[in-house]
Amino acid sequence: MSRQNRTSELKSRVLSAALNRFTETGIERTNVGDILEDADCSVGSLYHHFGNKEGIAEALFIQGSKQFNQNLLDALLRHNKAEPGVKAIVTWCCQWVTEQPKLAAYMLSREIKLSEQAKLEMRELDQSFREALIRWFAPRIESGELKNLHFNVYVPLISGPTLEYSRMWLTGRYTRSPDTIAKVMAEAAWQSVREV
Amino acid sequence: MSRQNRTSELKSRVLSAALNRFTETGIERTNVGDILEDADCSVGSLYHHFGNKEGIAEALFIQGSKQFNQNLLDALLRHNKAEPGVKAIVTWCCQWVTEQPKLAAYMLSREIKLSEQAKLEMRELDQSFREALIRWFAPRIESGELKNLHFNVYVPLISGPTLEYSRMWLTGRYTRSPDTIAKVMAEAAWQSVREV
DNA sequence: GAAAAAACTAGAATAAAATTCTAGAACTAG
DNA sequence: CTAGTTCTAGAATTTTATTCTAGTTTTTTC
Repeated sequence: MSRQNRTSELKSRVLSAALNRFTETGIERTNVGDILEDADCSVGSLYHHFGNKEGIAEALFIQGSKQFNQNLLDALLRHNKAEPGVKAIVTWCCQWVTEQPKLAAYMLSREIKLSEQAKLEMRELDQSFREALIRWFAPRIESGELKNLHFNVYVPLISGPTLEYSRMWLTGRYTRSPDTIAKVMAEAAWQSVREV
Repeated sequence: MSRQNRTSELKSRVLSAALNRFTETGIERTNVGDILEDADCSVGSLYHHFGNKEGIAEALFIQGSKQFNQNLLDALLRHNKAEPGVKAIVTWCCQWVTEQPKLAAYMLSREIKLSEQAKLEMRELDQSFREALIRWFAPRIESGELKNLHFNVYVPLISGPTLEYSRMWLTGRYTRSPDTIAKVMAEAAWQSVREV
């Protein structure tokens, strides 16, 4: 195997070990030594690739954001009409949380303090996500299918209830998994943004 | 001043110093030494009262939850009709986040790993909050003002979008403060739970 | 109201953990 | 081929959290 491959495998092992530890024990309480052991990685390699423990947390967060944005858009862009599009976002969120509870718990429950470098990267991600959303939403607002609101409120309105519910489920405070309430959440989201 | 008073002042100083540091730098990166200095407290006292750094985080979280639940209920119980009640929750959330951004950032952005002791306390808090909510909601569901849904979805439906928006604002990703969009959020929340 | 127990404060000492450093191996480009 | 770069390794160090011992103040008990 090429070094490039071995290296990228090592990094994945570290990220995956870190995700497990972070979600089980919290970032604070997981020590680098445990990640090292789980991932079969040396101190030197880890610090070479990630800088420090927070660098791992940051890399996980950015990776997760990319995946989240990409998959949400994939689900949305399949639809042309407002109602199925909006509902698809909600349904996809419910599935995502239920199927990848660890990643979801990580993404939904921690606000990572990002380095300046990472902030820039996130800003770009946010920016292009926002633009893609606008391309889908604008015509449906024009056409009168959707209420005309300040743009930044659409995503919270549509995904907010589901994500909030998910947080409660992920921390054991609710017992029904999000995918079992997808229909209800989708309908409610639609009612909250449709033009009346 | 009595010792009781001095002690409780010391604890408040620690909590307040910790909140500042935690929200500015993150729990991970704030060190106990900084809190000690800000709060003018000795190592021994801090560990006597809080056990360890996470004990501080935990105390803050529980204090914040109590305040959140209490104030939300206060806002809600002023109203009898479903529509103004639901809207009052949203409006209050917007205010709370805007007025106490540090506490809100702390409460909304961190899932604290609680000790068993604290988990019990939270469970009781959750339980009595839930019961109080049911007392208000049940009659309005009966009367047909509100859709009849699985009970755990009402709170996420009503406050989810606002809290999700708030997270974005608190982390600098949106610029308009929540209180400026309260009306829109309140109307949308109402549409999502009203019987049609 | 004296004696004993409990709560609290203080900071030095210790333990635990993160991070740096030095050295060498593996690869890459000129 | 060789000079530079990336990567691995783990020992050494630094940083930080936590424990411990001792003394003080307050409360309780008899």
